[in-house]
Order: sequence, then structure tokens, then C-alpha cells
Amino acid sequence: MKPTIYDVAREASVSIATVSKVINNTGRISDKTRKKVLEVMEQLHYQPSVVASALTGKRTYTIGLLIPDLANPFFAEIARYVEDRGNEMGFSLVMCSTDNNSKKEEKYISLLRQKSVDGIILASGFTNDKILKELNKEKFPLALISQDISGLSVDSVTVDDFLAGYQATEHLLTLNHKKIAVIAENSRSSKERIRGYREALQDAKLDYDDNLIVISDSMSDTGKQLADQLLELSDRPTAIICCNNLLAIGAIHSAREKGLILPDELSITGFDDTILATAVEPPLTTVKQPIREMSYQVMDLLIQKIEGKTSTKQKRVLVPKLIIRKSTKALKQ
Amino acid sequence: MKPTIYDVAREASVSIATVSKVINNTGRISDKTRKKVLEVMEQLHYQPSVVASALTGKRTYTIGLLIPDLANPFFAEIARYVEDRGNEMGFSLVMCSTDNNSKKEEKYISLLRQKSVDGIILASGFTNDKILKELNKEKFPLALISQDISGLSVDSVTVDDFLAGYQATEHLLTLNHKKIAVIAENSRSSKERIRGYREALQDAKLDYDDNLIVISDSMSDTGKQLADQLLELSDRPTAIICCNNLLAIGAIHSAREKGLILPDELSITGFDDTILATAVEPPLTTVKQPIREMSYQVMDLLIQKIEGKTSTKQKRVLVPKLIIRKSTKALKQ
DNA sequence: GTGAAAGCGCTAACAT
DNA sequence: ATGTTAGCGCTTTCAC
Repeated sequence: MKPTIYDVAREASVSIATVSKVINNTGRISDKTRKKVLEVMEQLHYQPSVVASALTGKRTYTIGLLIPDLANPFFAEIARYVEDRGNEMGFSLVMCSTDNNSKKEEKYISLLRQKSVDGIILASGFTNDKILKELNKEKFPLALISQDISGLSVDSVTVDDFLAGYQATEHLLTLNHKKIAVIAENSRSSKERIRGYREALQDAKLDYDDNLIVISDSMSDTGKQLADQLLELSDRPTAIICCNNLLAIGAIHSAREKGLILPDELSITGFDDTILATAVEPPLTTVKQPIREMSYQVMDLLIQKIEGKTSTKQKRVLVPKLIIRKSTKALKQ
Repeated sequence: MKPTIYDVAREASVSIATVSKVINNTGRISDKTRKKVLEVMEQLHYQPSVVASALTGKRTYTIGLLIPDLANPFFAEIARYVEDRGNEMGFSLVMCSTDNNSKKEEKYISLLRQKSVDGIILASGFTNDKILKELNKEKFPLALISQDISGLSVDSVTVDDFLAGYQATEHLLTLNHKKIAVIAENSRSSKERIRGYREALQDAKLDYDDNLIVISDSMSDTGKQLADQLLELSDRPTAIICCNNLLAIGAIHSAREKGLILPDELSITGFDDTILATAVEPPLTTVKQPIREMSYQVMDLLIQKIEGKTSTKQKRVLVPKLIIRKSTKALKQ
């Protein structure tokens, strides 16, 4: 059996209280006994049980991370950085892929609560507002990344999606593109990006054409199908803004299948800048979200919440950055 | 405060023992009281605490997954499937990215044990044999995926790497390639793949040339650098086998930088068949590991171990499958 | 069928 | 400076 605090106490000829104190560096212990206890702990390979300690009101030092899909590189990267930061701060991460499914979200949240996680991070795509409100009302430590729920007082770190949309569009505009299409997800961030797109068009005195916007309304719509639609338009767009890299890859496949030369005959931009961006050919021009920075910040925000040393709710908005690669090119006039 | 079993008991006018019994479906409870208790639980939104229940000797229903890097799509996909299977079976997953670093491995394992996880899954790249042996000796539930440690009696599910190497080489041989290089990782699976490669050469009565094998000995060597080396050889290879998709992408970049046309002037194959394989251009010919199947099987193996209904150790070896795409082409004679 | 009580490994008052 | 003790929320004998 694994040794318990009693084993250590007996072996070191002290009480369990004393052992507890040296474990937690609380109370006043003489150097001599501290040394003795430490020795015994070492020798017995004693590891305090966080289960037991959690039961007495302490933390579990575990947090839950809900994302739509761990197999999506964007979320995998978020998860990796959240994990790293958590690890630095002494917290473990339990993974929950929800597939944007309300039922799964609900189930996972309930599970996490049964396991007494100290807090939960919700990533882009969390759809179940009701649960969110409940958690929030109970003052359960919560933080959002890559998503914010307006009208809800939660900590969040997001990127300025409006600006991101604007930047992508402006870049294309600079390259003389006039017919710029958008492939969006059915999400708040996509909506913001579309807003940015419209504003950029407006600033350039260009008309907005509804037909150039396609929104993937389910997980099964692929970027390729959506791009197919767009590229079959009689007066096809010369550039497509894709709201994530997966969609962009689909668009590239579609274009290639139709024999279009990239980027000469069609410019494509993505968002997020994951590992996929440089893997494809041509390497994608994308608006980068500072994934690492964002991930570190949510973790920090959440931990502040957990430790109760947060005064007010924080909504941090980071700025996206246009990374120009080779999937966009000036349109010949 | 969250309601406890006492609250439910009081509200339902029964003892906590009774409540416990209805929660766990143990003992004999009359339908009437069961119904009453269930009602109260519902009404109070009562959720049993797994922390408390774990302390009384039950499971935590949590398992640890150690992988080198969650941001690597191959491991992210493993993690996703392991998570899914675990979730089906009622287990949560805590993520641990080790960066192939012995110290981190050790730290994470120790952490997982403090948290009383029910078992641990180790993925390819686990280097710390000592810990492994210790865990194994203590009969701690353990299972390996995409890696096996010979001479150690642990459950594992792997792919036949020797065969995989053979298949990739044979494919290239069929396409008339004679100078086939290999970019390998410093891992057991790569070594096996190289063995398969040698055997295929031998079967084709071709000589083995040591100079055509490069092994990435650190995480920082990129596929591109390694491929650069190879492609600068006076008598450069006409095909390169890359031991994972990341390396293959690097090789593609290197080739392109040198102005080589793919696959006409250079054939490239990868392994693993992650999302990256179809993202790149040309789409990669790779030897596919059945990631989903493997992940489900480790989880099942581990759960068997945890529930103690496993008699003997199992080493499952699945068979890889060559997926021919467009990164390989017959060599003009 | 149901309940009383001991105990899981630990923390934190409170004594000493 | 150290020890005693009462819980934390639950499971599990063992009575009744």
C-alpha cells in the first residue's frame, strides 16, 4: 500500500499534525524535526494524497478545459499552452472535447464539478449559455478564451475579431481585389470578422454583396464544399477570406481542383495561424491570433479567480497580426 | 454551498447510508424510498463528490495521458480518441505533454499519483525506463500506445513499424527508385522502420547506404534541415522516407526551396497520416497508423487493468496501411 | 429495507 | 514546538 501520513508520523516518531505542517510549511516546526520528517518522507516515497487534502477543503489543483475538438490544431495549440502555464502554476488539465454539442458541454461540466475541479476554461464555441449563467451565479471560477459572451460578467481573453476581419480585408483591398468572398463559421468570432470585413469595404467605398458570404452552419460543411459554391459563381470572387485555417485548406483544395493557379488566379487568407498555415502550399497569409499569449492569460486570469484575489472582471482583448505569406497576391488590373 | 449526502438524507428523511445505496445501486432499497431519494437529489441538484468517494477506496475515474507534445497533430489525434473512448467508459483524461524530457515525465507521473489517477497511458517517446519499471512493479495500471518497451511486461498497442518501413520502401522500389533516403527520429519506432527499409532493400537486392539515413537526435532538428543535408549530397536520393508527417513537410519545404519539382524530381513519403498529410501539396503518400483504433484499444486495455479483470499482459500489434497520394511518382529510367 | 458508526488520508483549531 | 481531535463527504460492514 501507498504510505499515508500516519506511516510517516510513526516512522518519524511525531504526530500527523507535525507531518502535515512540514508538508504544507505551516505552523512552527523545529529544524530538527522538520529534517527528520523530510527524511522519512523521502525514504518511504511518501506522496501526500491530494484527494484527501481536497476533501478537507483545499484545492484539487485541477482545472477543466472545454474546447470543441482537440484534434483541431487551433484548439490543440491552445490546450498545449494552457497545459504548460497550468503546469508552471501547479495545476493539471482535464480535457473535454465538446464537438460544439450542448449536451456534451453539459455532461462535461457536470462531470468536472463532481470531480471538484478548481475552475473551468471555456474555449471558443461554447454554446450553452444557460449553464454558463448558472456557474457564474454560483461564482464558480470560470474564464473564456477566444470567445466572449456579451452581457455576461466573466473573465475572458479574446482577440479583436473585428480588427482581424478588417485587416484581412484591407490587405486584400490593397492588392486590388474587389470581389472578396468570406467563408465563415457560425460563431460570434466569425460574425465579428464579417463586421470588420464590411467596415473595410465601406471605408474603401465598395459595395457589400451578400452572395459572397457563406456561413458553414454545421460541423460537416467543409471548406471545400463552401469554396466550390463560391467559385462556381458566374462572376467569381478573386479572393476568399476563410475564417479558420481548416476552411482555408478546403478552399485551396477546391481552387486547385478547378485548375486555378494560386495565388495568381485566386487569393486566399485564413485566420489563426496554426501549424497548418505553413504546411500548405502556398503558405497561407493569415491573421494570427497570439495563441500562446492568450492561453497564458486565461490560465492566469482563472488562477486569480480561484485564489480569490481578483477584484473585478477582466475582458482582455489582444490584437491580431496580419502575417503575409504566399497565398495572396496583387490582382492584375 | 454544494449539497452533500447529508442534505439529501435529511430532506428525504432517510439515513445517508440509504442515499449512498441508491446512488450506487447497491443493497436493497424499496422502490418507494428510492424514488423519494432520487426526487430530492434532483430537486437539490445534488452531485456526489468523487473526491469523497475516492477517499473511501473507490476510483477517481481519471486517467493520465503522457505524450511528447499535444501541439503535434499525431498526438493530438491520439489524445482526442483516447478522450472519447474514456468518456464513453466514464473516465476523464488529464493531459501531460512531456517534450520527451525525462524530468518532466517524472514530475508528471508523480503528480498523477498524488492525484490518485486510476491509471496512466504512455504514448510514443516515453524515455524514462526506470519509472516505468517501478510503476509496473507496484502493479500500477499502465498501458502504452505507439510504443513498446521490450523486456517489460506491460500492455501495449502499437503498429507494426517494421512492416510500415517495409511497405514504404517497397512502394518506392516499385516506382523504380534506387536511392532512397530516410529521415528518422531517434526512437524505437524509427529504428524498426529502418529495419523494414533495410529488409526491403535486401529483398530487392539493393545495397544499403549508411549515408542515406539521417537521424534527428533532438527535438530542434527540423525535417527541413535534415532534408537539406540529404539533397545536397552529390548523388542525391530520388526519394525520401520521412518517419513522421512533420519531417515530411520539412522535406517538402527543403525540396521546394531547392527548386525541385514534386513528385517528379523527388518522391517523399511520410508516416502516421495525420491531418497534415492531406493539407500539404502534393498530398502525402504515407503509411497510416490506425490512430483511432489504437487509441480505443489502449483505453480498453487500461480499463481492463484498472478493473482487475485482465489475466495476462497483452501486446497488440496492428497493421499499418500504405495510403498512396501524390507525393510519390515513378522514376523515369 | 434501513440506519449507526467506523474509517478513508488529510487539515486546522485548539491544547499543551 | 508539538500533539489531540474534530471534521471533510462518502462507502461499507453490521445491527436491527
